[in-house]
Amino acid sequence: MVFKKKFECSSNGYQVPAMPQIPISAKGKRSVRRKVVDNQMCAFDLLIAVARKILERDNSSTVNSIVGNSNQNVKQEQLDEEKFCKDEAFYQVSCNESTSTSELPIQRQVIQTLEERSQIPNATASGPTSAIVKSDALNKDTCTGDSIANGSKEEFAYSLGTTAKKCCTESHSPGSPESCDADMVDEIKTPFLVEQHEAETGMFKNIQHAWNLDNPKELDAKPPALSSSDSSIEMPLHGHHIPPISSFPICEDNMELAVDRDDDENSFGCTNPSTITSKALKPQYHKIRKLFSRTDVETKPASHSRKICHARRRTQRSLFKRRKVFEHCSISPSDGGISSKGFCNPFEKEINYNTNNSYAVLHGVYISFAANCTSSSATGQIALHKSEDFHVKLSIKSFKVPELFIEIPETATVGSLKRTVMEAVTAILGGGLHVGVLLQGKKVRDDNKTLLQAGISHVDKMDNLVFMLEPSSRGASLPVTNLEYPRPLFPCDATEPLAGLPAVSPAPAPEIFNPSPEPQLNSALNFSESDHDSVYSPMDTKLLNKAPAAPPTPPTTASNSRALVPVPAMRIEALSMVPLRKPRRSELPQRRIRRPFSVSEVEALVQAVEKLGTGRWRDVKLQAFDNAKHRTYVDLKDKWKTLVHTARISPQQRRGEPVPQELLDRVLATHAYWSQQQAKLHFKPPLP
DNA sequence: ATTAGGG
DNA sequence: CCCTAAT
Repeated sequence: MVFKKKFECSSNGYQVPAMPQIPISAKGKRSVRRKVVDNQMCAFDLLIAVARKILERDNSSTVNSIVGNSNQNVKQEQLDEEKFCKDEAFYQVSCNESTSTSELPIQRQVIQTLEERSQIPNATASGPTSAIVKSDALNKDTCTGDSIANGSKEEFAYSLGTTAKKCCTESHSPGSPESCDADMVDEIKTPFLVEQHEAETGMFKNIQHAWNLDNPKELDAKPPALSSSDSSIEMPLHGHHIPPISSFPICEDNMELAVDRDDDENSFGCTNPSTITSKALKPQYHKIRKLFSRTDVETKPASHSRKICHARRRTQRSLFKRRKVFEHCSISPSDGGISSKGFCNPFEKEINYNTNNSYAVLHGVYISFAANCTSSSATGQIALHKSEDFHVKLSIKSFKVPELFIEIPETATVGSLKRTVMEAVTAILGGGLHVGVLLQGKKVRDDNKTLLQAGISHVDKMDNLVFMLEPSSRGASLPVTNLEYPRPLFPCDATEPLAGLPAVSPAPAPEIFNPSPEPQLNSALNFSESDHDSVYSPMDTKLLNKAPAAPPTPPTTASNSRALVPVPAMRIEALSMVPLRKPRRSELPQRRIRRPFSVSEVEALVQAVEKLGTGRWRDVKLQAFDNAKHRTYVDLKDKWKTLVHTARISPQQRRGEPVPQELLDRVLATHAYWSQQQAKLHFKPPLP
């Protein structure tokens, strides 16, 4: 059974797939890395016509073995076939342009590469954040430095992996649970990207292959003179849809895929929403902003925590004007968590609905991510099986790590970019994440429940079981769900970005539960509504109940849970279909959620102003709204302003929750009084 | 950080 | 509510 991905606010993220399986050549990797570091590589584009070929070749056997549902040792076997297929794949590709003069060399090269690879069957991983293979013109894989920053590439893929060295160590380590055993290698998760280069002559194009991110390969053959970077293009594996296992339109599409950069946004229906583009890289300072937006998780024995990640970034440029970017992670429903505008990747849907638990599908998903980086909802799939022995079995293909945002000067080197990404990833992975479990969209918070009790053991519900990575920093406090203080916090909690990230405030909890037990005195003044207008309001209970701060929060949730789960309450299915939130919403400080003042708040405000006068908003805040963290003195000032206005207009013109006329009268009186005082002060200072 | 005002 | 200028 396959799980549908839960829709997460954020679509970007790293994929942390299971151990990749393709062996890798350390040498090749270094070589590639060096080039990358030297900024000689255009981008992180990988290709895999070969992979496609593999898939195309034999769904049943190849796929299965790769998928390794049975976790068998497919290592060598797979490699062999892989090689075989690759050769063939290559062939096809190269044959595409029959007369290509570069055909031969390339082919040779590929084969060589394959052989090389096959000799190192156990070398699984790769280098950290590197692995890219981009050979521009085969041997001449440099791209005129304008590469990334220039946006010649709309998308980049990052991968994470253990170094080959490390991997080996692990595999030989008896105690290492995560050694590179063949059984772990049940899938090749690395996304593949295909890059095409057009010869200067325009006569033909070559497709480069890359095994996978972890396995950068450097081609040695001398390529025909090819124009560099400019012609390179990404070629998502999927055409316009997630191809069925067997049909990757390789040959035919190869050429077609060589789309013009300018169009690439549409080329494959996927755009780059999440990729690093030149603009994204332009920011002047070298800062890393990481957000844990929505985490998507996918599956597979957690133990196989091999990571290969892909970071994608959207093109959208954002100006982080506000400092407190992450101040409120609260996800206002309006935050676009639901908005799908334009970011819906056509593929996603298919992916989501694809119940085929095959390698191909996964691959497609991965690829889709790598290339489109769109949604988090499409990554992997969870297969759950309930066996007779009352064991719930599930496999997690991969986890998706929350999204990362990186800002780096365009003048930075690729090497530094990689390091930056590495740091960010490391921070995330090592920053303390915990796994969250959502059943039918609801978080399963009680860790003590049995699967049975939680309802996870029921096969029929498996579709709704979702795993996600969450900042663990919150772990402790979260459990403390206090219904009395419904906090907008929770809503996002599931998707809470950042926490746990170094560069960002680890505890973005804007409104922490404030047990402050003294919401009384000062009559109505000390308004302690922990944030929710209504909760403690000394007065007007009815109003409170009836007109809660019901801003943008979709009414989807029951009234009693409104504060708790603003955004949620959507059926997972719906979510999965909903594209992803808008572009880079997360990057921009979201507008604070609107929270209409309740009558009781107005009362408190009026009272405070009567006493303190206008112009002392800070004091008003302290005295009457000290416990309402979401009300700033500016808010109070603004509210007063609107109150005065409201009081002056006819009742018919007023909107929102009606404010008792009595209060409005007081507002006018108070306003008049203090205005007068101010005037007096201005013109003739008080003598006495 | 506050205050005042315009948007 | 946001944004800014001015304190």
